[in-house]
Amino acid sequence: MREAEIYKALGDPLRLQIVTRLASGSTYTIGELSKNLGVTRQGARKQLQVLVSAELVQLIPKGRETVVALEVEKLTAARQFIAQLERQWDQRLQDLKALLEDGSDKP
Amino acid sequence: MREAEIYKALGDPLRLQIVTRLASGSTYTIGELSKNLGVTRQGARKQLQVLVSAELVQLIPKGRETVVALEVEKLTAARQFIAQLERQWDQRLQDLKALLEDGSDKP
DNA sequence: ACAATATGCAACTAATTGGTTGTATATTGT
DNA sequence: ACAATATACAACCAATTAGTTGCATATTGT
Repeated sequence: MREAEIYKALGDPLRLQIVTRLASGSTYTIGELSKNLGVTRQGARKQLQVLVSAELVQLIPKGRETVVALEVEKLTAARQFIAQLERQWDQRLQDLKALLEDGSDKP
Repeated sequence: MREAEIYKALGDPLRLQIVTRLASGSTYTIGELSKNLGVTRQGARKQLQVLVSAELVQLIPKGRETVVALEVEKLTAARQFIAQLERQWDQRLQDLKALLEDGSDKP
């Protein structure tokens, strides 16, 4: 179940906060992003690498600094996968209901 | 960022497979669910406990066996949180665009 | 009553993870 | 040219995790 990787990437408080910042804030470089996270810059950088491996963010070197960019398509894919689970679950409930009604549509 | 817990729960191949089965299949008891997962029953049970702690599944003892039930509301919450991130990201892009257009709505 | 079944609980191990510190390298502004 | 800045890379550490084996306990069907 390779789809797990993206949830694993999101499944850490620090990383989720980073992603949240990237989605809503105007933070750009690694240095800026690493501020006020309660960990050292190297600590933040390490988590950033996890997000890169999961292809949730991209690092773009620009001169002496590096710009961090969110890859929103991955978020979309993660959301859609969950949506599909929900749909399957709904279907199962409907099937069960139909079974209880014994195939007929008695009111 | 306490929201991370649910993604962490989903962020393991075995656990995600369990959730997928619960959503789509007709597996019910712990024993049934543990079959064909490539791990021992106790191994599966341990992962099941993680899902219970994240309130993604519920265990309902029934006689000598235990029924495993998916709590779909948690999935919904997880999906909605991601959807919100996507929306924020969209908004940010729009703001940026507006800024580039210098505030006016020149065609 | 008793054998089979379904589960629970605990100890142990190997691997992974989240974080640190310390050092080296490249880029920029004056 | 050089000091300041932004980042990279590696070694190390404690905690967590994913899985195992082994044993105990409760429930059910005949």
